Amino acid sequence: MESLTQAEENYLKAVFKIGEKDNKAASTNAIAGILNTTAASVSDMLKRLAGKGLLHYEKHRGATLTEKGSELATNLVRKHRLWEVFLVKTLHFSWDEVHEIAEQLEHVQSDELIDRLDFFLEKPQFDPHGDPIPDAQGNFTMRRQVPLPSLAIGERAVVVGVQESSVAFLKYLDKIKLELGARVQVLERFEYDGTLKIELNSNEEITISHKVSENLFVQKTK
Amino acid sequence: MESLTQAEENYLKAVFKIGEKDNKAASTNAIAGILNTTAASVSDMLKRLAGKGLLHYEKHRGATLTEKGSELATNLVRKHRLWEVFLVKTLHFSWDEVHEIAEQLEHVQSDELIDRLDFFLEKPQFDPHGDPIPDAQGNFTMRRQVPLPSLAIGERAVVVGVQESSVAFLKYLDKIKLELGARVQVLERFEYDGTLKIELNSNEEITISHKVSENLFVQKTK
DNA sequence: AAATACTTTTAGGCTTGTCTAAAAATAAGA
DNA sequence: TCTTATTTTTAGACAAGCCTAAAAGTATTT
Ligand SMILES: [Mn+2]
Ligand SMILES: [Mn+2]
Ligand SMILES: [Mn+2]
Ligand SMILES: [Mn+2]
Repeated sequence: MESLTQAEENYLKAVFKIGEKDNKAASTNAIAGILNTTAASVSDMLKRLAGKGLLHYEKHRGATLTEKGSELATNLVRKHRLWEVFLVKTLHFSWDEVHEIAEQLEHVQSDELIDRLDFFLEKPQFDPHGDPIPDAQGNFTMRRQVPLPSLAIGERAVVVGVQESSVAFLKYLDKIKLELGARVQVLERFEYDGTLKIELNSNEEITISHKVSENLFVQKTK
Repeated sequence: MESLTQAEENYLKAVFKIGEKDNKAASTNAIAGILNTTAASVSDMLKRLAGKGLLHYEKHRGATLTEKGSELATNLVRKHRLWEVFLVKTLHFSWDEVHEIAEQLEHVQSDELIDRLDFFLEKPQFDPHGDPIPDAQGNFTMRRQVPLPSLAIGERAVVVGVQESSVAFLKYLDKIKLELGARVQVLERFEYDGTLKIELNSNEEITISHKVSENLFVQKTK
């Protein structure tokens, strides 16, 4: 089995990401959106990847990964997230700077390298954005997390992840000093637009928009 | 200035390597040999790189890097060697396993990444094979090193580098426990074929062929 | 159901990077 | 110097990946 090109790997990851979130076939347009390319290019590539047995593809009804494609994609996600941990924990990048670099590092081909990196980082289970890192067998550690807006008034929780990883969003969180591990308690909800007033780390009150809160994952605490 | 493809970068490095060693224009064949490709492909690429102002190229008389090409190549060498240090020092790879991986890592584009890696590794001046690592400005640390066979009988020295980095050679050195930093003293030279008998770390006598000794760089000591 | 909007595919073209085979240039040997 | 060997370039082809424009298919409105 000869290895994939970077382009092929990126397509696999895109199909994986769409299937993971919506649990449905990845549409041509959705893939094009993620990879910043055209629908025409995507059609082209889907045909080729289907030919290689990495995904199922029927014209006009999108693509889903095969077993083999899914394994490869999972391994890419593993590599991507491990590199992100390395960049933040070891090289002290901030969490909004690492995605682009990991996007390149994930394509370096060496299983030994990833094994050793994993060991060096002490087998982390989550990346800097709170996303789970699959182990070498492809198993994800699942976590009982919910979107922040699902909490009732008075409930306490710990922020464990972000739904979106855009630079703008992450920088905003830095600014309001809201990082992973932060303790929050919902103080008040403005029903008009979903704005939330929350207590942060038992020492500060902040107000965040619905747009922000729905992109935060938390784990309830007592 | 838009960035180079991996192929282009590899060609620049090849031209650099040839020019560095022999201090002459890189021939089409020599480049093809290093990059494991055909002379035809090399001719093609040299034309394109010359068009981009990265090297001087005249038909039938090889290529030499321009100032700009030289800067880019030096930076690639820096990246390659820093990654090799990372792989050996941080991830504990052995020195014969790192070249291939660094060959890929060197193409990751992020100046910030290399800066931080350099800092994390404490700005090493030499890579695991004893080759100098240029600093961010492109300056190499030069060292007064000579090939082992140039020592006179009785002279003492420290092994500081290898000329060749083939897996076979490095594994052989591991086997005879000859690593960088080893102290050697020349005991005897067999003029017939240049075989050397040397004392290793003041506690062992070993015999090495001329082929081996000419690939070892040493620094004389008193 | 027909019209309109949107999505997806096809057709055709371009660049990059490779190859083999043949031609041309240079170097080496007689 | 002339001939032969070697090196290098050119010619022509191909796969991967991308693009734009046009055609075809699907979904949504009216
Ligand atoms: Mn990528
Ligand atoms: Mn991430
Ligand atoms: Mn390389
Ligand atoms: Mn090296």
